[in-house]
Amino acid sequence: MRSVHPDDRADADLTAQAKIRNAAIAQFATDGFQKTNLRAIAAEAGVSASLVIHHFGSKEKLRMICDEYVLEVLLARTRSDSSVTGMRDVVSEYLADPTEYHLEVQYMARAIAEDSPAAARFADSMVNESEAILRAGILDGSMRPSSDPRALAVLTVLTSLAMLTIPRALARAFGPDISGPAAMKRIALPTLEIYTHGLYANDTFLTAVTDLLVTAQPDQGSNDD
Amino acid sequence: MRSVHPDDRADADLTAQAKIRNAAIAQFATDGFQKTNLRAIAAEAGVSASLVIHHFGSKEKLRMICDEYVLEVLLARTRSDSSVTGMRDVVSEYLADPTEYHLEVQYMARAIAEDSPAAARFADSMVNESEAILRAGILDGSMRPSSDPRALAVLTVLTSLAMLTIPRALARAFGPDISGPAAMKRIALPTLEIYTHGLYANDTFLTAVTDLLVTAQPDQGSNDD
DNA sequence: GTCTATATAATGATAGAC
DNA sequence: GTCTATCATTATATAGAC
Repeated sequence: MRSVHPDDRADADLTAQAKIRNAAIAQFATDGFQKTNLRAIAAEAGVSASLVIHHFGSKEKLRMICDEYVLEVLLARTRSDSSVTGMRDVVSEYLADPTEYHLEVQYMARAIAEDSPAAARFADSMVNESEAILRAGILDGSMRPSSDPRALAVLTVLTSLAMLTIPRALARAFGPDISGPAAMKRIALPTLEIYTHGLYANDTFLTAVTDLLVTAQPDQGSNDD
Repeated sequence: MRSVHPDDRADADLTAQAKIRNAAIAQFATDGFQKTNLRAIAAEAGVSASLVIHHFGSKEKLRMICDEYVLEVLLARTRSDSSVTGMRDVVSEYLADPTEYHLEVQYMARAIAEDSPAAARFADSMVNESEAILRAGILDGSMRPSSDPRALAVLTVLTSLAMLTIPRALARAFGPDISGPAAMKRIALPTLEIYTHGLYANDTFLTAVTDLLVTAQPDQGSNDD
């Protein structure tokens, strides 16, 4: 399953353009767009800084190319592997096996967090596929009915992304040497427990809020910032 | 309850130092530390850029002062309002009423995401208090037992923070004009539904994973990145 | 295509007047 | 305490040689 994408980085009789793009994806994913500078990208790609500009025009255009490329890689994965139904499942699989597509998934999470040019497309893709999965699950009885499947889809995507990018400060709650992936592993079981049995032992909170919503005026579309 | 902190910004017979600090908190919270530059802070505070340095020494020291201040404001709130048991509850309350402490809570979320100097203290405070709340809830029967209360605490903090900082790209899944707070409101009910009834209608996934964990070697502390 | 050298811009920080 | 003017550094981007 490794042949889909040529991301065995640093290995390269790759074209310089590809080396630059791969280096950029790696650094954007780990350090973010702002913090990453062209010289560092060039260094990791083994070329000069100006060659980056020569090939991509600007840092911003380089980002857009990276967005396109990662989106394509993740979607290609979806198409090639019949066990994966969509990009949301890419994330689920990633949580199960963080070694594959590590970089691409992290890149996507960062792209959404930083609102990169293609962020909306990443997000739309995931939310729509998540919503489809949830609606199907609700229909076939494997998932509980929801008052708002769309919002539920956003919620599941949001929490998946959060788990992919657990901040260091939070991971340290498990101990000084616990990294992001190790923290993910530790969190996986409680997540599943909540998704299976919930957290609250009774309906007090839920009924309180739903009663409150029934009483109040429908207010869903308003914005108050 | 408004008198605790003087954050009615721009209103000011405040000292210049305070105006600068408040402006910095606002910009760090919304744009992040890296993206924010001293001139913009100075402009919003109505002073010159060099005055910022004069009072705080450096941008990094300014950040530390802001960290301290926000931490103090949030903890003071905890102490002053008996209905709030801890910083984690500040977040819960915020989700209910985003107008108060909006900035401080957002600042904290960003500080953790960006791993600011005080991020660990923000995170520790929230996780510890969350864990205490969860353990108490489990003891008194209002919450379901957990295989790992500590990890559950981290999970609840993680998801709370994620909801506080819903990326634009995800909020747009609700429509082009839905802002962060409006998206939060829409997500609140599905969250509560999951916390009450779970998502999965049966135990298939959970038992599969727990069986797997029983079979496998205890592996909790390992890191694999 | 790729490099070196350099222009240009932004930003954090300093010096010194008032 | 506060400002203006300026420096030093860093980063993106350009020009032109090879």
